[in-house]
Amino acid sequence: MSTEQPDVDVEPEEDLPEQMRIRRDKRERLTDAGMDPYPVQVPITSTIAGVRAAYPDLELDVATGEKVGIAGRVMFVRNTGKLCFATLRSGEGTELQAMLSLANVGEEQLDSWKALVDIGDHVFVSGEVITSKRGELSVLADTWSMAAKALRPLPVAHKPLSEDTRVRQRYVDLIMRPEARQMARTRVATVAALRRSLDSRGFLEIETPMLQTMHGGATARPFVTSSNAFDLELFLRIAPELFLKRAVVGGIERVFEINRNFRNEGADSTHSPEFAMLEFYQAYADYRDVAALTRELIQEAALAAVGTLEVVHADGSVHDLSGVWPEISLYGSTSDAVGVEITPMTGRAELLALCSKAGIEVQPTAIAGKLVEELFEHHVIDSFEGRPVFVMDFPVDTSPLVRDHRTDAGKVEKWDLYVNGYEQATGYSELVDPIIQRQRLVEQAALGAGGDVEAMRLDEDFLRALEYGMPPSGGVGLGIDRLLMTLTGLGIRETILFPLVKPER
RNA sequence: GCGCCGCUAGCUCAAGUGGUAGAGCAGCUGACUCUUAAUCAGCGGGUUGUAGGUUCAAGUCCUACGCGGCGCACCA
Repeated sequence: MSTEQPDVDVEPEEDLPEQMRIRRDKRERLTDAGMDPYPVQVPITSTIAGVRAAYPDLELDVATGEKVGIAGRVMFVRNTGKLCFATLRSGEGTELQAMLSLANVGEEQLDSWKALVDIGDHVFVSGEVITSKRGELSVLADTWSMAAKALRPLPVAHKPLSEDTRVRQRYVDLIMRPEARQMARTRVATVAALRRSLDSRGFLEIETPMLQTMHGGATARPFVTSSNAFDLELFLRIAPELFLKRAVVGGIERVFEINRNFRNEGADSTHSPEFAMLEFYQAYADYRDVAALTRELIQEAALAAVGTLEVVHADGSVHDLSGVWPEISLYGSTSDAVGVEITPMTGRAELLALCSKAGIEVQPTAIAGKLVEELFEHHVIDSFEGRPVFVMDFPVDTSPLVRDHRTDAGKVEKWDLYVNGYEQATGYSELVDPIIQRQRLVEQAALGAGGDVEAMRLDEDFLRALEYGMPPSGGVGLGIDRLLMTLTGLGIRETILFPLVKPER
C-alpha cells in the first residue's frame, strides 16, 4: 500500500491551489507550536450523540456542571472577537455546538483556534455541557486540540455536489449528504433482513467460489483473469448457481448466498459490472413456492429497511409492495398485447415479422424464445404500474437450467419478477435431470463454439454432481442493488457505495 | 460500440452574434463575548478538461483525444 510511482512529484507544494497550501501551512504551524495535527488519540469521554441523548431538552442558558470531552468534524464556524462557535458533527450525522470563550480557554488557545481550525477538521473539545443563551446545546470549552487536520476544503454545504464528484469521492458525499449516509445504512438493513428471513426459515448461508475455472449459471460475458501459480485461465463468476446446486446435491437442502457477481457488460442506471445478488435454493419446493418466499423476503426487507410496503420515490411514484402480487403469463400477455396468438410453436419467421412490425431491432441470429421475450419487453412491461408482477412460464430455449413445464410443452417453469420497471428477481423449478441438463449444456456449448460469448460452457463436474441425484428444488436469484433501487428510488450507482468508475485524467 | 449534450476559482454556477473571465459560499487580513447558511470592512484566488488549428483577437469557432450525462445497442 505504499509503492510510490516513480514519476509522482513528492513535493507538489508549488502547484497546489491556494486553499490547500494554506491548510498545509496550518498543519506546519500546529507542529511548530507543539500541537500534533494527527494525534494517536484524544481523550474523549462521550460521543456527540451521547451528550445529546443525556440532555434532550434543557432550558436556555443552563450550565449542567458536567464536564465532557468530545470530538467531531467542524462543519460550520462563527468566530467573533472573544467568543467562538463551531458546529461539530460525528460520522453518523449528529451535531453539537462547541463554544470557546476568552474567559474559559485564555488568549493563547482562542487565538490558535481562530488561526488554525478550518471547516472539515476533526477537533477535540473538553469542557462543560451547557446551553447557549439561544438554547443551543453546547460544550463550553476549557481546552481544545486538533484530532485530525483536513488538508482539503469541504465543498459548499448548501449546493448539491455534482453527481460525478458524489460517485468518485463517496467519502465527501458521505460527509456532505445525509441521504448518502442513510443509503449505506438502508443497504445494511436490507441485507441483514434478507439474512434474518432466510435464517429463520432454516436456510444456511454458504460462500461459493468467485474465481471459477468455468463460468456458468447465467448467460453473460465474464471477466477473464488468470492464476500464476496454477498457470490457469480463470473467470470471475457471473452467478453462483452451479455451486449452490452442488451444495443441494450434498444435502444442504435450504441454501443461500449473498455476494457479488461480475458481468463484463455495459453499465447504465440499472446495470453495474459488479453487483450483489441473493441466490437461494430450496429442496422439495417448486417455482411457485419460491415465488411466494421471494415476495415474503422482499416485504420483510422493505419493512425492516424503510418501514413501509408503500414506497414513495422522489419523483412521486408509488410502489405498493403489499399483499399478494399479480401473476401474468409471458405468452398470454404478449399475445394479448400484440393481438396475435403466440405459443412456443410460433415459428421464428412469424416472430421476426412481429418484431419488425413493432420496430424492435433484433439480432438476425436470435432464437425463437429470445424473440418472444423481446416482444414481451417491448409490448407489456410498461403496463406494470407501481405493482410488482410475476411473469410466468418462459421459452425453453433461453433457459437451459430450468425444468420443462409440467403441462405446457415448449415452456419451462420459470418466472421473472418485475418491480419498478426492471427485472428484480427470477425463479425456477430447477432442472435436476442430469441427462436433459447435459443435452441443454451441449447445446449451449455449441452456441459458444459458434461465437456466442454469453453461452454457458459444459461443466462436467456440475453434471457429475447432478448424476448423484439432486432433489426436486426451487431456486431464486434476486438483485440486491435493484431491491435497494426499489426501496429508495435511486439509481444503481447510488445504491453501491463505491461503484466502478473510469479513472480520472 | 454509435449519436447528442456537457467540462470555467476549493465547491456550485454566470459570461448575446469571437473583443481585458465574474458571482455566491469557501479562503486571507481586520472588527465584534450568544452565534447557528453570523454580521461588517478590505484583499487574494483561473494554463476556461488536454493537444492542435482558424483569427489581429478564442471560454466562445474547427479537429482529435480524455472524463461525465442522456438516448440507442447489449445485459439483470
